[in-house]
Amino acid sequence: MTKDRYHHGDLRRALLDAALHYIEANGLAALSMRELARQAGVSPAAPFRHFESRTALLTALAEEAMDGLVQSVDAALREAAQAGPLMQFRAVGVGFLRWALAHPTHFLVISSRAYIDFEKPTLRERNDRIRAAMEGYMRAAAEAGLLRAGDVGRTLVGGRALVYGIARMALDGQFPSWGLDAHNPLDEATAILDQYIAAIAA
Amino acid sequence: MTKDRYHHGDLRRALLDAALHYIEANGLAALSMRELARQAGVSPAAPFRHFESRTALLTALAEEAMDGLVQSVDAALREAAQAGPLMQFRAVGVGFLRWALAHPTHFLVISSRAYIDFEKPTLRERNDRIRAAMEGYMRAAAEAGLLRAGDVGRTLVGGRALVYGIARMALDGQFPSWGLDAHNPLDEATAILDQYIAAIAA
DNA sequence: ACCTGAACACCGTTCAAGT
DNA sequence: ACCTGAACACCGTTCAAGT
Repeated sequence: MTKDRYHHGDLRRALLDAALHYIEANGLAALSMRELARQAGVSPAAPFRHFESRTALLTALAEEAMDGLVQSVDAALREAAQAGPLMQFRAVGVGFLRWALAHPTHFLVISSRAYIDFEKPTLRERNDRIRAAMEGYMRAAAEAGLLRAGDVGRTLVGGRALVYGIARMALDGQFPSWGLDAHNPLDEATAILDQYIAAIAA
Repeated sequence: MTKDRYHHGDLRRALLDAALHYIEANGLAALSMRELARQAGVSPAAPFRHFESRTALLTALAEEAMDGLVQSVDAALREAAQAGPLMQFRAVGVGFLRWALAHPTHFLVISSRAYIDFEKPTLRERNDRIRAAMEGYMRAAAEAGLLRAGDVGRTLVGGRALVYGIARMALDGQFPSWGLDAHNPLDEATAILDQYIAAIAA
């Protein structure tokens, strides 16, 4: 409707949306600021009014991704509010898997440290909060005698590595070659996490 | 010694070596063919006599990385030749971790599917062979009654995801924030794998 | 306040021509 | 056989100028 070439309305929003779709279709490496400008119908210089660099734009996208991750983890934790600490640890993993498999491009962006500035407090701090939550639940599970013998720190990191690795394998399309049902990857991923939980439980 | 500007001697080799060092220092995203040409003292067009594209060069680097991975896995398997199938499964993981932590840039290249052509038979086939070996050992362990109750396929993928995830976490420098000793990441990574093996064992 | 236009120093890649 | 030189169509980013 507003056909102005000047005053786009919300160029920042339009650029972020265009970036997400472009990455989804063509990958992170191919993304160009000039292409985003073209898609938004503005000059090549216009995006730099809103993002000081390509890295800044991708970091902003990563921040929005982090919003979604935090919300997904919080939602899963609310569902497990009545459960014990080991099930709350599981809930963090479930929240992560749900989010990663539902928003693969956001997951790709947030885990591509070569392209974003992960040291931004809005990323680092929220990432640390999730890590601290996982650690808290795992230590509580250990103190409650819910874990089999072993080093708690290693059980914790093993779980975190497993969840991250599953997400990567699912999104890289590796499930079929490992003989897993790729039709419902989230159910499969959750089942693998559940089997880990069962294996570490007392 | 040979100061010829023409006939470099082994430009192909020089480009691959320069690429590895450049990526180690500056990351994959920043690598440029022109920069590699400059480092080798040749014209911008010269590299394209040896690699038809940037992707082809990085794929060749990934093939050399795969050589190292296969050798590392084979060496670990030889060490475990007398052991049972569950320990042979472990050996594949140990071979992977040793290689990934000792050659982080090669690991980065081989796992960056946006930049390489993973469908090349030399990559895909050797990757599949490692996967098939892991599956064989895991199924043999199950048949020998070495595993606790559970779905074997999920135990297998869980182990593979855990090993891959540990490597990523170690190389991303995440060990300290998880309270792990980062001084000897390989020992720590192996201990986490061993705890997984212990947890899934009967 | 927000965008354009032109510029600068880069890219990957091609191709005719040189040795 | 192997490399150069020049060219083409791109980049990210800056900055003075326009509205």
